[in-house]
Amino acid sequence: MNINEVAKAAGLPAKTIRYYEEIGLIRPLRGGNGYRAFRESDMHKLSFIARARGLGFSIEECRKLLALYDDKGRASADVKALAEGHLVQIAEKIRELRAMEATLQGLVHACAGDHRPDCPILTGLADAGDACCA
Amino acid sequence: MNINEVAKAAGLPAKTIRYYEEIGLIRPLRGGNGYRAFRESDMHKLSFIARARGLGFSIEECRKLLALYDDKGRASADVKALAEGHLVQIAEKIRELRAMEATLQGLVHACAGDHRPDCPILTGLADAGDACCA
DNA sequence: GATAAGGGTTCCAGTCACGGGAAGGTCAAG
DNA sequence: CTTGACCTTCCCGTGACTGGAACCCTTATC
Repeated sequence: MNINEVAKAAGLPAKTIRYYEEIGLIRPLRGGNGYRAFRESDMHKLSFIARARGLGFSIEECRKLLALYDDKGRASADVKALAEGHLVQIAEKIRELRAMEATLQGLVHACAGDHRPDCPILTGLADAGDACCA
Repeated sequence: MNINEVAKAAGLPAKTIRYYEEIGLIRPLRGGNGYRAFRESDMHKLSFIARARGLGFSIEECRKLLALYDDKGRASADVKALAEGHLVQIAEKIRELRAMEATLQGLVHACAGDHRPDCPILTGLADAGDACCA
């Protein structure tokens, strides 16, 4: 399979696939013409990576997941630990975003949003902790 | 004021402040020795930026907010529009993260996490849409 | 055989918002 | 006069790509 075929199949841009090869996530073969020749196993790995990335795993986490995937003697506990660590990161990000959202919603709610210049959002940013109400 | 003073006062690393000058967010004066000389107004802007960044605004959004802050004839509607646009982005990110969290939690929940190699997390990533249950 | 379209390849630069660290000038104290 | 803390600029690195240039390969058509 050529790169655009796998790209469509895995739902990844060809550029991204070349990048994944460059950093050693996959190692497709090469044809006599210099083209990358992807095997089924390469395709599976790419789909695997695409889904892991879709769940927010970093490239390095994907690398570890792929290693575990390849290691038939792995302990599922190792995989679970990785996933749970990532879940903690996700939860943390959500908390941060919700805090931002709450603060900003408070400011937005206090703002008339008309032609006048008085703006609690700006004063809130300028004065900190004040003019906010969330 | 020298850079480390404002850094402490604004809660930003000195490196970041130099970067903000480089991209034109602030324009501190210079002393005869070449040192940056920050006025009160520079400090206020830095605090303003620090808070806006803390609410997740991008640098370019901060630039716009600063311009509105400086423009005494602004309409608060413009500020509100900017903030509301950002709120939409935040909400979107939260939705994405919650979706990831739900999917991953389903996989993690299904995984025994012991010494055995069988792992629904890995098969879930490999097979897509299967072995998941969230 | 020429040519054009549509693959593929490499390499280089840019993104965003900084951070690390080197090499060197400046300032206040002892 | 030296020490050490501060300041300066400059350049490289981060993560995970993306865009584009310049060039090679294949296939079909004229």
